[in-house]
Amino acid sequence: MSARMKDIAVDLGVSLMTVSKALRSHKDIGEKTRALVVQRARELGYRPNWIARSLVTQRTDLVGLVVPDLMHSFFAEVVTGVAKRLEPLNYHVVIANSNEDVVSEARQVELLVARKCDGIILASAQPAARGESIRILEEHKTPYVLVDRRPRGLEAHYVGVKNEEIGVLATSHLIERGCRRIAHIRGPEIPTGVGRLTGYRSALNQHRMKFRPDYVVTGQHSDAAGYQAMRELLRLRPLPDGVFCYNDPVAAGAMKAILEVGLRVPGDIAVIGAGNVHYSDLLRVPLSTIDQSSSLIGETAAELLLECLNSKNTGPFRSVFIEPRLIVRESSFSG
Amino acid sequence: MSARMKDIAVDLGVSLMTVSKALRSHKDIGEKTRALVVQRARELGYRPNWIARSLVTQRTDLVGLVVPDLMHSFFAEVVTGVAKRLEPLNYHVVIANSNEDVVSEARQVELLVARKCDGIILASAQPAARGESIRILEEHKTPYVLVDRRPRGLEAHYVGVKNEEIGVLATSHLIERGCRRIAHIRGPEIPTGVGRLTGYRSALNQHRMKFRPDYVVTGQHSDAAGYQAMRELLRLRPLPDGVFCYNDPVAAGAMKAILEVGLRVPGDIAVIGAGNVHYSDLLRVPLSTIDQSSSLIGETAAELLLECLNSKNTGPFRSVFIEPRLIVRESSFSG
DNA sequence: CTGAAAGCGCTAACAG
DNA sequence: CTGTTAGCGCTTTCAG
Repeated sequence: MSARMKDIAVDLGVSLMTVSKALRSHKDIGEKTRALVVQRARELGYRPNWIARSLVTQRTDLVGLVVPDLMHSFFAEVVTGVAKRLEPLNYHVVIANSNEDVVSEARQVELLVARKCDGIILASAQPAARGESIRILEEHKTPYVLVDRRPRGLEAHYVGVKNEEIGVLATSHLIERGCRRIAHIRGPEIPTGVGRLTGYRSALNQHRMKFRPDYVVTGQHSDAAGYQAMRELLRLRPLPDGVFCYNDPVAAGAMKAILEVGLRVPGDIAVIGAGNVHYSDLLRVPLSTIDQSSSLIGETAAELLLECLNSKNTGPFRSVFIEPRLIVRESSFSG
Repeated sequence: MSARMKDIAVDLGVSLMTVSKALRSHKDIGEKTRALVVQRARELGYRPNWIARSLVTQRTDLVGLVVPDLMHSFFAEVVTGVAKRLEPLNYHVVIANSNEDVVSEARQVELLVARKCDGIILASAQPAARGESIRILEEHKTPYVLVDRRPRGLEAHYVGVKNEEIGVLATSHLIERGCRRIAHIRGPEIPTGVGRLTGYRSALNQHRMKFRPDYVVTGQHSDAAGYQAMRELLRLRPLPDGVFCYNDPVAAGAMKAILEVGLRVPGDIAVIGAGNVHYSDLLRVPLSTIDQSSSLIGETAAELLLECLNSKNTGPFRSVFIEPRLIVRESSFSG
């Protein structure tokens, strides 16, 4: 067992309180007493017991972060952003993986709440409003910020991106670049996926292009799924000459499928993704994408959460939308 | 404030202990009493206060995980592996980013120790044996497992990969494939980097090929660094016809540099990386690499740590080396 | 400026 | 089977 305050106290023949105060540089401790205490503490290798402190102060300096998939580099970036903002303040981030599963998400939230995390940042796998996980958070009045995915119709702090605008931006770009038959590999039935699909449709509309249902195929999150989805699209006639993909991994998978059958990107089919994951410009064909500042999303979420933690009065719910930005690379360049 | 055991107890007119035991299904509580308690607990939305429990049980079910860079997908995979192994046991992972900086690493370890993490998994940025971070861990007798990077000469539990063998495997492959002038973009002065360099040299030796110092250039970890390093190599005459890169991101950056000047991969210069990050086969030219089962490294580290936690007697230090495996893709294929 | 008392929410050890 | 007594290591009053 490591040294406790008590040890320092008896060692120095002062009271426990003196030590406690000295260590936190409480104002009413004499300079020399403080110096003594601090030195002895160092000698004994004393570190405050955060658990004991938390029990009385009612704060743990722990922030829970629930994500559907850490391997997806979007979330890895969000985590990094959150950590970057929080670490200087001595907060720590507890990560929990929900594996895109609602039940496991609720379980994780429950555990994080039991641990008395000061707040929670949640990228929910929950499609509908107020799933179990949200219920638990509300019940315990644990401050939380939603990230990326916002369950429909839920009033809460939120940081994300304008998904519909992503769809519009990407699709319009393909159109302006000259594509006439634009397909979409869509994401799952969560707001992120739905929003991007909506944007895709409205861009087509704006440009008076007809919407062909068979040009929309479901691809989920991963490159493997994108690959499969693209193979379906490749069976269609006439072949699409442009594809807007739900996200970058999906787009990477799609490109793989296209190149594999001997077609060219962008010559035969232009491709655009979304997310601007860090390796996008290292892909077979550097990938055009919509940047959504993943790491900034994390930082902003942390910022919002900090505001919740530092003000008693729960202000109005705030939503921050990071502005998406078109990034043109080779996969959609030139004719 | 949420419900406490005491609330349930007075509510039901039983003692606090009965509640405590009932909730943990301690054997000597009557079935019906237990049912009552459990039901009331659910009604009140009771969740045990883990902090209070930890204070007395002396365990937090928290495992600290210190990595140099979360964005690097190798570490993201390690984190995932660790979490995967630990979550079913209700452990949580606290992540801490050291940003490849020794001072910040020590600070993080110190905080994690103060939080009373049951154990710590550390991918150290420390080049020399027993840096500050290790000292703190030893001082507090916090069980720990080193991952990926092992400070020289340090006796400790360790999970990693045979770096020298990676170097041999990769370099030999290039040689057998017909390369005569093999360069190496090396990593930093940590065991991982040094080991791979050593492997590179001994493979050259085995094949009676001369070692040219100017063919070894330093690239650090990132694709940006790999890009820069490759540009240096491209100024050399004669041009290398093969490059073994410290890791996949570096290799991806190197390929970018090569393609940019109009040379072909592997036609003019073959490239091989290490790490088999998940997007390797989606790159411009699908990247040959040495697989090191990143996620398995995480799982194994978690496994080792669990063994430390579950057995009082600290057994002998164990080192697990994941066997590296050559993966040939297009970047080093054919002549 | 320093210290004594009380308690955060829970559990271990033992007594009824 | 149930309850009582202590106490985990620290901080927050409030009195010296």
